[in-house]
Amino acid sequence: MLRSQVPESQNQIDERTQLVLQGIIDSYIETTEPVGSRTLSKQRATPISPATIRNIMSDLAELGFLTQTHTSAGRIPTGKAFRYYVDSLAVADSLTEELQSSIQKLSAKGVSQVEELLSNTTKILANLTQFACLVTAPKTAVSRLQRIEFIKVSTSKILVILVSKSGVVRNKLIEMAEEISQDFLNSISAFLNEQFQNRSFQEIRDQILESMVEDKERYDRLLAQAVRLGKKAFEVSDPPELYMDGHLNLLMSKAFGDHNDLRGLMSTFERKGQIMEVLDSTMQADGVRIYIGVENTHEGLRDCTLVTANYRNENNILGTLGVIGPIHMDYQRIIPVVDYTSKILSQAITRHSYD
Amino acid sequence: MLRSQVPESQNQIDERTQLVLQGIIDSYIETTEPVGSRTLSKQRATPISPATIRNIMSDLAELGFLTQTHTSAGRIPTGKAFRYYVDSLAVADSLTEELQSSIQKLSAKGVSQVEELLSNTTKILANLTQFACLVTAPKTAVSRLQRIEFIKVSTSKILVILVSKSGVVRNKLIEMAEEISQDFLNSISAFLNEQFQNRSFQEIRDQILESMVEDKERYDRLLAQAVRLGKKAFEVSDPPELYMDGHLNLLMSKAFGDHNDLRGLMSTFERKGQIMEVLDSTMQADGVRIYIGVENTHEGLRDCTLVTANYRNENNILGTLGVIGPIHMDYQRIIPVVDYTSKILSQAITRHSYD
DNA sequence: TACTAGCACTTGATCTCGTTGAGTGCTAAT
DNA sequence: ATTAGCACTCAACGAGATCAAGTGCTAGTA
Repeated sequence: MLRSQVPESQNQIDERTQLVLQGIIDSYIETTEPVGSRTLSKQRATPISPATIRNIMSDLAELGFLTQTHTSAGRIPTGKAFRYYVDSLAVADSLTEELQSSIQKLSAKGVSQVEELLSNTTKILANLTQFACLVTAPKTAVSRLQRIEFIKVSTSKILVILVSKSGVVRNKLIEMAEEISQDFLNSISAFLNEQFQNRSFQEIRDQILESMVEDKERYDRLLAQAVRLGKKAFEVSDPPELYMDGHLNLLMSKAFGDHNDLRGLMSTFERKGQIMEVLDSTMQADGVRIYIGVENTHEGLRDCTLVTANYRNENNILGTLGVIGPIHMDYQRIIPVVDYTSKILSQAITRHSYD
Repeated sequence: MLRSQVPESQNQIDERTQLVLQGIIDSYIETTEPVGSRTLSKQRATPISPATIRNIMSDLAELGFLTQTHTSAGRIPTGKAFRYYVDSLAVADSLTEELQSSIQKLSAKGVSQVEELLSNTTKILANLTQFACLVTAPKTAVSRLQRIEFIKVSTSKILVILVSKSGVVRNKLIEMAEEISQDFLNSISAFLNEQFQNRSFQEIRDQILESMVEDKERYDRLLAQAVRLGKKAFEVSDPPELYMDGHLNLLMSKAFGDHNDLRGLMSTFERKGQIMEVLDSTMQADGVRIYIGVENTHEGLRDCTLVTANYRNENNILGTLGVIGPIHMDYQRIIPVVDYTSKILSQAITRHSYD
C-alpha cells in the first residue's frame, strides 16, 4: 500500500548514515527538540561515538536532510528527511486492538444516517490523532439516484428530496413561478424516478439537458415540467460538504510553537472550500497519501503534513478523509490509523447504502 | 429594552464617583490595560486632579468595583463594575448605516433555506463582533407542522421528512420490522397531515400517545400503523442543533492574554450540548440579556461575557442567538448589534415561513 | 584508513542586579 | 473638600556574567 523501496539513486546513503538519520527523526518526533550528537550517541540504536555522529550529521546537512536553528544547536530534520523517512518506512500495519475497536465505534449501533457516520468518523479520528481531521461527504456527482421526491410546502415553494444510493439525503428548496399541484408533482417524481433511478447524478444532469433538446416534438406537459423541475433539482449548487473536527487540538498542542504560524492555518480552516479543493485533488490516487510541508500545493499547509485516504463502496470512490498535523508527526502511528479508518468507514457506508 | 435605572440602593455612589468609574471602564475597554490616576486625570471627561482620583479609586476598590494586579499597578474594573456600567448604560440604539446594511445581508437574495439563514447569521455576527457567535436552530417542540412525508428507501428503511411552518426541514431514517409499501406510506402521511397540520410538534407527540390509548376500539390497520410510524417520526431525538462561528477570533485576539484560560473555554465549545443548555436557559427572558463573568451559570464561561437575544416569528419565540467575548467587550457597540441582528433575523425568518 | 578522544569555540538560555517609570498612599497645605 | 508633594512599591527592561549543549577541527589510535 505504501512505496517501500528506498530511492538510492541520487543520494548515496550508506546503512549507518541511514541509521543515524532514522535516530534523529525518531528522537525529534518524540521530543520536538533539536537533537545533538551526544544525545544520539547514548541511544541504544546508534552506539557510535559522538564525534563520528557529528561527521555523519555534517554530511546529512550537506545533503539537505538536516538543518539547525543556529550554529551551536542540535540538528533538525527537514521536510526532505521526513519524506525519505516515510518512503523507506516499513509500515507496521499492526494496530493495537484498542485502537481498532476505537475506530470501529464510528458505526456503533443506532447510527443509521450517513451524516452521523461521517461526523463520528471525524470525531474519532481527531481524538485518536490529536490533530485536525477532515472528511468529505460523498461526491454527489458520482452518487447514484435512489429516489427523488417533491413536496409542495407553499404556493410557490417546492422542497426537493434527493436520496442517493450511498445513503446521503439532500434537500433543497426551489421556487417556481407558477403553482404546481402536489398531484402533478407526484406524477413528475414518479416519472423521474422511473427514468433515472440508479443513474449517477452527473449522468442525470447531462441527460436532462439532452432531452430538452432532443425531444422537442413529443413535448407533453408532464415531460416539460419534469425537465424544468429536474433541472432545478439537480443543478450544481452543492455546498462544499465537509466534516471537520479537532482543529483546536493543533492550538492546544505545543507542536506548533509559534501561535502566529497558526493564524494562517486557522484561517485556511475557515475557508472550507479551499480545504475541499485540496482533498479532492488527492482523490485520484489510491491508498494512503502523504504530503509533507512544501509538498502541499496549498499555501496554508506548507508547515503541516496532510495524510489522506479515500473511502468507497463496492463500485465507486465516494470521498476522502484526512488528518492535518505537524510535519514531525508520528507517522508510524498515524498512517495505519488513517488507513484503517478509511477501511472501516468504507465497510460501514457500504453496509448502509440502499443497494 | 434594557434596564436603565441605576440601583442606588446599596452602593451610595455620587455623580463624580460614577464619572470616574465610567472613565476607568471606558479606558480599560479601549486599551485592556490597568488605568492609573494620572492617565485618567488627563482625560477630558474627568478633569480632576490625580490625587482626588486616587481617593475615589480607593473608595471604589473598597466597594468591590476595582482591583489591581499588584500594589503599584493601575486599577482594573471588576465584573461588578461592568454590571453596574451595563445597567446604567444609556443604550445608544443607533447603529451606523454601514453596520445595519452588513447585518441585513444575512437574508440576501438567493437565501431560501432556513439553515442557510442561520448559518449566515453566525458568520456575519462573528465577523462584526470578532467574538464567538452562536445561533440555535428553531426549537422543534414549539414549531408547528407543515408537512410530513414518508419515503421508502429500502425494504426496511423509511425516510421521514418533517417540514415545519418556520421552514426547517428535518429528515430522519427509521427502521421498521415489517415491510410497508410506498402506497400505504402515502395513505399514512396523508392521514397524519390532515390530522396534525398546524399543530406544534409537542402537541403532536402528546396526542399520538393519547390516541394510542383512547382509540383502542376503532383500531384499523391504517391508524395502527400511522400511530406507530408517527411515534417514531416525532420521537425526541433531535440533535442539539447549533450554529457556531468565530471561536477562532477569541484565540487570535489578545483580549484573552493567557492561552491557558482559553483551553477550558474551547473545550466548552466542543461540547455543543452544554452551550445549548446555557442558551436555552436564557430563552424565557425578553430583549437583550447580558451575563458577565461569574453571573454565568456555566463553569466554562466564568471569564467571559455572554450577550444573547431571541429571534421569533409572529407567534412564537423560535430560538436564541448570542455572542461570547471577553468581559471587557465594548458593550456600547455589541449590545445594539446583537439586538438589531435578532430583529433582522426575526423578520427574515418570518418572511421565509410557510404561513 | 576509519574511528574516536580531546579541546577550543559558538551561542541561546538563564540568572542576577541595578535602573526606570508608572503607580499608590499618606500628609500637609490651600 | 481638594490638591500638591513626597516616600514607597513593584513589574519591566537591559546589561553583564555564567551555564550548558552543541559544533568543528586536529591529533592520536586500532
